[in-house]
Amino acid sequence: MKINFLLMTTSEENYLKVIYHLSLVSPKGVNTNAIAGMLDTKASSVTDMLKKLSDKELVVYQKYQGVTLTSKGFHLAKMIVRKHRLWEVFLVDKLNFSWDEVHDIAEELEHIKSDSLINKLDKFLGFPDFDPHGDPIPNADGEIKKVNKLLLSEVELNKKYRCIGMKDSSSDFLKYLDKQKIALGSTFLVKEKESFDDTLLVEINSKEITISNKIATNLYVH
Amino acid sequence: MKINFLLMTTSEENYLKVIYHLSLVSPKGVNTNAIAGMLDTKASSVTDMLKKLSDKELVVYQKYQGVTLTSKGFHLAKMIVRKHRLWEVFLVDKLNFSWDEVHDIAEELEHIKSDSLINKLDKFLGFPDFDPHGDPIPNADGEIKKVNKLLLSEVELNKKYRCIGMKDSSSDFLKYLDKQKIALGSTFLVKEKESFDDTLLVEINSKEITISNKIATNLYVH
DNA sequence: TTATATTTTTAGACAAAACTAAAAATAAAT
DNA sequence: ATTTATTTTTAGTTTTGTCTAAAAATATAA
Repeated sequence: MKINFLLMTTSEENYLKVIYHLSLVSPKGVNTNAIAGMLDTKASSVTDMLKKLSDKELVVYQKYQGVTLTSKGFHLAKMIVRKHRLWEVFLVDKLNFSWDEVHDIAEELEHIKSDSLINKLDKFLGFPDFDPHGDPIPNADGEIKKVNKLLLSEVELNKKYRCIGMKDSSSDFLKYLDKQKIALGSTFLVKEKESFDDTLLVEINSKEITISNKIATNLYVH
Repeated sequence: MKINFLLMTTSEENYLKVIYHLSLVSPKGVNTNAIAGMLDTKASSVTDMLKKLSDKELVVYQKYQGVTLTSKGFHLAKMIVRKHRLWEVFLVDKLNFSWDEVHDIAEELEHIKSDSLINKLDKFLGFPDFDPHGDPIPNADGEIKKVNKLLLSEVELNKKYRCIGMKDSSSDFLKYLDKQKIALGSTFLVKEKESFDDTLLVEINSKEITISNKIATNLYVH
């Protein structure tokens, strides 16, 4: 897809990205308040920005009816996500950051404006399909590698699964995983499920550990 | 030197950097108009910003008397230059950009706020002392490797010199140098100097070429 | 279905960083 | 030493993105 040259501000890009993430969950329309919550701003500010993005034909916005992305906006949003996740790979793979440190820095780097930069970075990193948290990286055309993923809390007993991502990528959660020696690629064998509180008895690295339901509902496996 | 945490905007950082570069040429005080010229802005805007930087104790500013950096401002400016030049090395060495393409991108990257990022990048690049144009890269403490450099127009005849930098780093000039196969590290032997127009007859890569005075006054050698 | 609560939008204000136009200070020239 | 020219500063606007407070629309509940 060809996108006519659009000069986007950092703020506009952040709104677009948040609308993208929220519309994956609520595709019929994203609420003003939900956007405000994600961006830590006020609903009135969101309304203002939605008008601007609507003028630029990046979103379809009807007063009181929530907002959806146009195909132009959708593509642009994916390009921002692409940049964010490629920079995360760079920070972890090349600069030896740990996966819980990279989000805020990538949040800044994602707004650097240069297509050749991001495509050369992509090549330098070996065209990765997933970022350090297991989230898929859109390619230069916006295409995303789909892997049907399950939550650890939903898997069958005594089958092998591999960790492919985290629902929650907060620093605290990632640090907990590091402590438990759980990483992207770790293999799980769920041996028992406690019916009372849904705690799992899991074999990982040939050691048995118990995993709470809260943790299990935040780990994607395949 | 420890610098108390200062939240600098991109605009403030750009002013500080320009004042730094100009004060290397006019250390007694930098003119408002000179700053405006470099930043492609108006003198009145510069005055406004100088007041703000003065309030933050980054510059010493007296109405109508020009401006100088405080030691705090000087150090901060060097950290911005450090970031700019390290990113340039990354773009050329790792992403295979050519040296005439990197300035504008580095201009954006230099404003990313993370000390650990820049120090890890420095390490990843092998702690380089010079950027792709031969300009020195301040280390984490702000120290700069000094090399006493000469302009090619000032050298003695029949002595060997090595190209260590460019005075003019414009894209056009760098492209001209590429065409002439002149790069950082090229060695020169000046065989003749035409007294009429100061054109030089130079041996480079065991080939003789003529170099105009304009070019010679923009190449640093050692 | 009418009252209450929640969400969203409007209207007006503010801070940052730029601008224009005019005034003031400094520098240059006769 | 005045006059003229240049540089710099002030004063008042503008734009972008935010805010608060109040009004309007929608959703929920008795």
